[in-house]
Amino acid sequence: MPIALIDANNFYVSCERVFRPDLEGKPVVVLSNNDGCVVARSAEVKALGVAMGVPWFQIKKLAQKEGIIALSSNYTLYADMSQRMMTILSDFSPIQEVYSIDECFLDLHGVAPEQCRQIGQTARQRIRQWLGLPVGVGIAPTKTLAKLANHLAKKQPEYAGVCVWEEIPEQKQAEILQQLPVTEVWGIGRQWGKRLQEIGILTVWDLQNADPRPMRQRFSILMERMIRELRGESCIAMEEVALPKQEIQSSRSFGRPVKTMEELGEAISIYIARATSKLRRQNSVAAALRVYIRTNPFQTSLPQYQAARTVVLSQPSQDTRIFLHAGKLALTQMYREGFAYAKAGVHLLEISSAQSVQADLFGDAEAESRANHLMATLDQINARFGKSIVQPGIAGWQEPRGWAMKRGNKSPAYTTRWAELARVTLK
DNA sequence: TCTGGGGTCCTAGGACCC
DNA sequence: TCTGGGGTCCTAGGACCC
Repeated sequence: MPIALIDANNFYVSCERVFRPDLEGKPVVVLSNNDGCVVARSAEVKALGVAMGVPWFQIKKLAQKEGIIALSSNYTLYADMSQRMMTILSDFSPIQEVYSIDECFLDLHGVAPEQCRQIGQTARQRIRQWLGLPVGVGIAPTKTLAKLANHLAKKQPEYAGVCVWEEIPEQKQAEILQQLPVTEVWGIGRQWGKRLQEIGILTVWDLQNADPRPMRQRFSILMERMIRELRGESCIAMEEVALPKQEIQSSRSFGRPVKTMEELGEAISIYIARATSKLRRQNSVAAALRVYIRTNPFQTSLPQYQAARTVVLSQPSQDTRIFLHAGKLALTQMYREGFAYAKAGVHLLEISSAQSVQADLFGDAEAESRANHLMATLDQINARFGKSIVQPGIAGWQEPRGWAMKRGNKSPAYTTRWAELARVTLK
């Protein structure tokens, strides 16, 4: 039962290029928040040997020499492009799993290999034509193999962007696997790669031919599953509906070091507002809040401090104000003076459906209903007029927030704000 | 000077109980 | 002074992904 994996090439860079055709063919990177790290690279930049995730300041010199163009990330634009891409692809199968912002699986069971190729090619052309994004397509009997096929589709010109694993003769398949390093397998990262190397497993072929049982003992059940998937036995099911998040985080590094509890509190309040809004959007409640603060671990010459506190609520809630209160408590407990804090964040934990909440025996049903109404109104206003226009009262909302992140070179919201719509000149 | 953010799953080990 | 064995539950931390 074939599964297709479609994903965009250098997604963030490609999105930027759709609205800036002049960037085509040029070395382009997109940077993370605070313009900190490289999170997307065009093919030209990859060819220069720039690794994923490197700090921008480390390659600034090279960038200058090679004329690399750096853009701040524009997540609103990428999210919107992603949605359009997923909608187009949903036409090709009734069963679609959106796996990340730039990739999805399509279930093609019952479709013959030749037909799979046809579907892959059409999908690829359509995304290119309708959206302007380049995508690669891998089709194989399991998700893990589809990932590998997708890798081949992008790397080997002979496949022209669409690789159907089952069309490849067995002998050729073996040759391919013998040449692919084991770290190309979906689920094998740096650490496991190293450990596999120690026991003589270097290529995907080696892993495919390892005995799953002892490998499970040595690593974990995930390893066994991976080996079976490589052998064509489907172990990772399609997940069509997006399950509600079991954990919701919000965190940011600061644009400059932060020292006072007031400023930390201000940041944490905003993260809580953001996280609880996500929580309500998926119609959930959370029973615990974890807050953490830390100095910059890379500044080894400075005194380091990091701390985290979990506050368990007496009852699961989705009320921003309750979490704000808990957050303040956590911060007061762990804050230490005399450190330059670089980052703070919050996690909402023990999330469950809002429907299943037991009424608190000691609670006030009417007050709770009023609170829910208040939060719903707040979400509506913010949805209508832009994020974070209205926030529950917290100390210290003066603008500008000195610690807010740096984004030096962000592109306009081409697709989501009238004022910034792309202007097209017809010739 | 400048090093992202948001997730999931699994395991080891401690606490606790009988 | 001597100091078992087995189970469950929870949490922290590690590994992975994009």
